[in-house]
Formats: sequence, C-alpha cells, structure tokens
Amino acid sequence: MNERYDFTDIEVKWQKYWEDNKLFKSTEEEGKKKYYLLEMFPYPSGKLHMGHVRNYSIGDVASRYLKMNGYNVLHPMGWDSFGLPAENAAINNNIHPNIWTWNNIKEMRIQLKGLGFSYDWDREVATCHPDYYKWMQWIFIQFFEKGLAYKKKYPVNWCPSCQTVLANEQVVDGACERCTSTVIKKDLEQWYLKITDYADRLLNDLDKLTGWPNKVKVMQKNWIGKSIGAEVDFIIEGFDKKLSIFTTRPDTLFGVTYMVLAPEHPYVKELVAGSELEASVNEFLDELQHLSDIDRTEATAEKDGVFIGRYAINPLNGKSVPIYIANYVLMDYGTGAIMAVPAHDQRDFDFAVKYKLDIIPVVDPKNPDIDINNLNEAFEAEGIMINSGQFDGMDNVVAQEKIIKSLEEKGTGDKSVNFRLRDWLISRQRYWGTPIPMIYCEKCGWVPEKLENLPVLLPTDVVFSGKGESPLATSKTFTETTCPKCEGKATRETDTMDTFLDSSWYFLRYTDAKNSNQIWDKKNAEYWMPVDQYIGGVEHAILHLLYARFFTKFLYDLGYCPSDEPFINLLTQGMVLKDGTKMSKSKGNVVSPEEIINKYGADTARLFILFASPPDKELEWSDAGIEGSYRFLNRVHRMIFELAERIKDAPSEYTALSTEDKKLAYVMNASIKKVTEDVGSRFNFNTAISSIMELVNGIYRYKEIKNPNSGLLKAAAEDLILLLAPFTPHICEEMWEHIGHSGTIYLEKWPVYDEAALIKDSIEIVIQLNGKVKEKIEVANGLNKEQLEEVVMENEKVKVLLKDKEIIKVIAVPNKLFNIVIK
RNA sequence: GCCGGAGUGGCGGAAUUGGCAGACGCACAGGACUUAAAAUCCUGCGAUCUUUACCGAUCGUACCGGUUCGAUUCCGGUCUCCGGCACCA
Repeated sequence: MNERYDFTDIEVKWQKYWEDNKLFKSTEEEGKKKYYLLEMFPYPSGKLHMGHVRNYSIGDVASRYLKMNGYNVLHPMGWDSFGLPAENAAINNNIHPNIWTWNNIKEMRIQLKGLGFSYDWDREVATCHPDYYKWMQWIFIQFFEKGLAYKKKYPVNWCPSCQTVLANEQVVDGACERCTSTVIKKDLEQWYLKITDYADRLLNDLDKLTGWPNKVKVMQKNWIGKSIGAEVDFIIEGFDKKLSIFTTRPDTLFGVTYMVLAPEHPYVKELVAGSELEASVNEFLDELQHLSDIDRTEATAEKDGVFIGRYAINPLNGKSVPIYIANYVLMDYGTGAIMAVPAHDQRDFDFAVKYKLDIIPVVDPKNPDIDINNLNEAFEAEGIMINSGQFDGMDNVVAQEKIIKSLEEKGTGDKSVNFRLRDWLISRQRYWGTPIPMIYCEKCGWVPEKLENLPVLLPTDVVFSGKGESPLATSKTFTETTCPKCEGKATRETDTMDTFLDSSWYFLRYTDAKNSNQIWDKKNAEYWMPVDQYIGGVEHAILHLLYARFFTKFLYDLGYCPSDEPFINLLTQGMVLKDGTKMSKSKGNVVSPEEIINKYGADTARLFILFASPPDKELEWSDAGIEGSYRFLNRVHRMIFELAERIKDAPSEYTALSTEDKKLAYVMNASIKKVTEDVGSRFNFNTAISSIMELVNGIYRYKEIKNPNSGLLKAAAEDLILLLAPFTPHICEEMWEHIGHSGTIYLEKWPVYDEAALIKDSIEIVIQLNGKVKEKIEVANGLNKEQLEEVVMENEKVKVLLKDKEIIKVIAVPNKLFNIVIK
C-alpha cells in the first residue's frame, strides 16, 4: 500500500486476485443457508450507463454483505441479447447482429469486472446463444402442447418504423414503446400465449408478495383489471342470434334505453345488409378506418355513432330499444357490445344527450340536492332502486345479486368476470430473436419441431432489408422442411419470438446454466429458487415482472420450478438524473461511467452512487458530490496508512476505560449496528455510509488524544474497513492487507456489535415546558419517572421558569425527555 | 377522470414506534499550515428578532384546520409536482 491512494493499481490488483481465486463461484452446498440475489440483466448495447452502475452497485453491496454474514450467495450475470438494436446495426452498418452483439458483450463484461462486481461468471447466460434459445424453444413447445400457444388472425398493433407487431404492453399512448412512432392496426395472423388463463392467479398471488413495493403491485393489479359483473343476452328483433353484453351494473338493467355495438362487431354487417341504412353505416365505418388507434380510443374524443335500424329486447322488462354502433365501444373488451344506461354511466349519458335518446333513472341517490329526473350528468354512485318493477325500494348493491339470479332463472344471463389483460402477442417479424419452433403442414396444420431437433437455429443467409416481411423468409435453407408428424412437405414459421419471452425465465436457467441435457436439473432449481432479492428499474413493473410471474407459474405447473412466484423481494431502483431530467444523448446531459471510473476509480463511483440517495428514489448526479466521495476515500486511506504501524502489534482485546475510550467504543458499536440494520434489512445504503463517516470522524478525533488505547484503535480501524468493504471492496482489501491481514476481506466475518458499549453512563434529557424545549441536562442512565422529576425540579433554570406558574401535570419519558405542563 | 407516490436549509438528503427537526455529505464563509496555491486540518453555517458580546426569544418540515402534554410523523381538507392507467362497459 502506497501513501498515496492509487486507485488504478489497487483495483486492477484485487480484481485479478478475485478472478484468480474464483472467489465468486457458487455451488449448491446442502445445509448452508442459500441466498439468491439477482439484478436485471442488461441488453448489451455496448456501454454501461449510470443506471447500470447504480443497479449493480446496489446488488453488489447486498451480495458482499450477505457473503460476510455466512450465506451461500448466488449472484449471477448474463445478457438479454436478442433485440432490435442489433438488427438495426446490421441494416445500417452492414455488420451481422451476431458479431455486433458478441462484441458488445465482450466490452460490457470488461466494464462490469472493472467495477468490481462479485458475479459468478461461470453461470453467465446470453439469450442469443443457441444453448439458451434451444430451451426457449422447448418452453414454447410446452406452451403449445398445453394449448396455451395458438395462432390467430386479428387486428394487431403494428409499428411502421420497427416493421413489426407489438404486444399490447409495448404500446404506450398509442405509440411504439421503442421508437415512439404511432402504432397502426393491421389484420395479421400471429402467435399468442394465453396469459389470460393465468389472470386470476396473477392477480390473487400479488397478495403473497409482501416483499414487493406496493406501487408495483397496484400497477399490475390495474393492468390485469378484473371486473365482476354479468353477461346478459338480448334478443335482436328479426335476427336469429342473441346479442350478449357484459356489464358491471346489472342493477341498472331497467334503465337501458339503447344498445351499442363496437364498429368491428361481427354482427354489424349482417344486421344492416340490404337495409336502407347500410350506406350510412358503411360511411361511418369508413371514417373510423382512417383514424389512428389513439384518436379512435382517446377518452376525450367526441362520442360518435350511428343507428343501424335494428332493435333489441330487454330480457327483464321486454322493452324494445334501438341498436347503435359507436366509436366508444371497443371490440376487444367484454363481448364488444354494451347495454347503454345514460342515467348511470357518463359515457352513455354524453352519447344520449348528443343523439337525443331517453334517459331513465333507476337508482335514486339518497341526496335531495340531485334531481334524478333532470340530471345534468350521470349518477354513478349507490342508491335505492326505482322504476325497476319488483326490485324497487332495494339497495342497488343488493339488487345486483337479485337481478343476476333472476336472469339466471330465465336463462338470459350469468354472473361473469372480465379482465383487461389480453393474450400476449409474441411473434415478431424480425431476425434477431428466437425462431418459433413451429412447422406448418398442409395436412397436419401447425406441428412443433421434434425436441431432439432443437434448437431450430437462426439461419445466416438472410437479407436485412428492414422492410416488412420476416427476414427468416428470405433464407433459402430455412423455410422448406418436412412435417415432423407425416414427413410430408412443410414450411417453417419465419417469425421470431418477442424478446420478453427470453427474459421471463433466465433466473431459472442461472440455477444450472450450462446444462445441455435438460433445461435445468430440478434439484438445482429447488436449491436456489425462488430469487430472494430482485433488483431493477421500475420501468419493468408491468411487462417483464408480469411475464416472469406468468412463466414461473407455468413452469411450476409443469413441475420444473419449486415455487409459483419467482421473486420474493423486489427493489425498484430510481432513475439517475442530471439537471433534474433523465440522462439522454439528445439532451447532452449524459455522464459516462467510463470517464468517472478513469478519473476517480470504481470505488468512488460506487460510493457516490450509493451515498447520494436511497436506492428506490431518483438520484441527481452531482460532480461536486463525487469529489466529496473521492475525498472521503482518500481520508480513510490516509488515516489507515498512518495508523497501520501503531495498530499492527496492538492487542486484539481491549477495555474501554476513559471517557474518550467509551466515546469511541460507542460510535464504533453504534456504527456496526446502524450499518448492519441499514444494509441487512432496510437497503438504506445512504444512511449506512453516513454512519461509517461518523466512525471515521470519531477515529480521527480519538487518534489525536493523549493516551489512546491501541487495542481499541485497532478494533475501530478493523471494523471500519469491514463495514466499508461491501461498498468499496478494492480499497478495503488493500487496507485490510496493509494492517497485517492475509487473504481476502470478502471471506471475513461481518463485525458484531457489543450491546454493552451502547449503554451510556449518562444520558442527555430534554426538559420541555408545554412541549417546547427549554433545557437539556445530563442525568444518570436509567432514572425512573420519580427520580427524573426530582432532578429536573432541582434545576436552577427550571425553577426560574416555573416561578408563579401552576403545574398541571408532568410527562416523563425515561432516558429521553421530561415535559412540564403549566398554566 | 381514476389509482399510486412525493413535497423538510443554498443543494443531495436524515429523523426506524408520536418525543431535541436538519444526522452525514455538498456548497459557502472564517482560521491554521504554506513564499504562494492546491491538498490537508480546525471552526461556523434554517429564518427573523434581541444583545457590545456571551446569552436569549420567536417562527420554521407545501398550505389550512383537527387530535395530543407534545405532530415532519396520526386524522380531515386544499395546492403543486412525479409515476401508472384511461371511452375497459
């Protein structure tokens, strides 16, 4: 160790040591308490950004802390390496996605190692590697065989810029999540996964996830969007098919004054065919066609519709009501048709006012301020039933059940549940993804590739045009094949899978990453799963985390995963900001980790990013702040260098005798306690670090006193280095060695605090008058209420303050405060 | 519109169970060291008032109100910002 803090030498030296000694390799050791710590694996874009540094620094502190506390820690890393940027690089720069991707992985692996993260690289996975996507294809076939993967033709979201379809979840405000182009609808045949079969479990099991932030659970809950209501059948006059609608308000059935079909509803064409209204209906449909999906479905959009010349009969009261089609009814929710109750639904109300339709109130508010027969907006709250025949006078919530029962008796309706969640569209018309291992045979239909033929390799002879069709279709060798069933001529599916599938199970593959005979040995999954702590950005709150839960449940049902939830605890880290906004190239406010590490070293970068803000909050980047962290490490380094000789031969036992001794012993033990709690159970690294800083300040003061106790000084220095080690491992290894230890601090035991040293002889008591602090006094530790009162009342200042005052009562909190209430 | 979350010094933030508001750090100011600067070490640092000074007083955690001996913390209301969902019947 040099007197100067040469972070480059230190960091290179210890990274090599860790690697040479295979320190981070994890094995399944029975009998040892396991801890599976996982951070979201990155897309290999080429360079780490500050968000990565933050994410992985948080994980690394936790991992190293747990290791020092005796856990058998699994801390893996890999690459979410399929995806569009690789393909765009191919189109724009004429470099093959495979080469581009693996170059990036190589570079980023070096960067991760340069930050000193304690990953078990023996378990590294890359989703674009055939060894990985072979099992992705295997999982897909399991889905297919259970009837949970299917192909259907349907209007889908199409991104004209990315030239591919998108899942519902990838459409944000009507635009492509990736490139922000406006998404259009296209009628295409696509592959879907039946995530809706798992909707109820995905919703209900959120309650199990007590270690997840509430925010994420609420977002998933809203996304799944369960509505309980009824499906009701209406007869259409002069038509042989029934019209089914879904409603959450069966109690308002008597208030139905018209019906609305979604414009795409399959009945529409039949119902108007040959009628005098056919032309006007078609005109309306044409107009809608020209609107984009956002304009069409925007909540603020004007409600538009047209009467189609037909009538439906209310199953409860036999009333005949007109049928409309309108822009505000969506085909892909419920049945694509609604009963309209303008008195009790604002959307129906707006439409009824515009088209002068009847408004019949059926729920009376218990509120004299509302004139129910002359509403100026819909009344959507609870009340008493009116205008509803036998149900009049009932509470409307009670009436819901009664009406459903009545419908069920008549055979014209049922209790029903609807989800907002749709099936997951997973096929993509792109090259750089897992080939869907399906084969189409004229005779046998869709047949999965034989398992022994997996993986279905990505062909290399494709054309990257970036225009429409799946690039795999351009391969001469790929498409044509034989049917696995009848051996006749057949063609391969040329679409690839959404990359979100790849990342929905990688955490399971880590448990047995190199297994080439099976997806993983169940014994390994049983040992490591579930993930004890997952750490990543909140932007994955819905997509990735919902899909991963879905896959886990599916694999659990197949018997491949011991738990039906993947992640016990979830930490969603905040964004790294600069000048109050997200770092981005276009704003020119990007701080590159590389630059910071070159200038200050990895330890400083890690320390600052952990100290500046709690992990789940946003972090404002500060150049001055990183200087401060660098200064702190220099200060520690300088102090340890100075103390090394003094403490090398010091006894390892000590007794704290003097006041100064006790003060340092107190700070030292308080710091151990604080850091242990903050890192171990709260993930509050910022306050843990501030507590370590207090210990450093304490040692600085102590080492200058007249007769310092060298044993105590040694203990303080050692504990300091141990506490700091998970945060800034390189410098701590170096200092640990310098004060006379051999081996690595990574395998040292986490320090334990001495409860006795935290008990002070005397305590400062706050004296309050009517809750306002007036005086502070030192008293012996542990005085009870009466003893405390005696001391306080003897205090000169208190005597003065209480002169001529009447004491109403006193409140004493031992070892804390004494409050006198006066008049 | 609905659902979450947040609002504390010049700044990042702390206060874990209702008990000293502002830990720790940054910035700033003053001092020591130095020929000088940097680095380092020490001291101060919410606002207002009072005082020669020491001391002291009042106010202060977005705003208004409540509960309490005591509220950043609990309750009711308002405002602002951030995030999610949004014609979901």
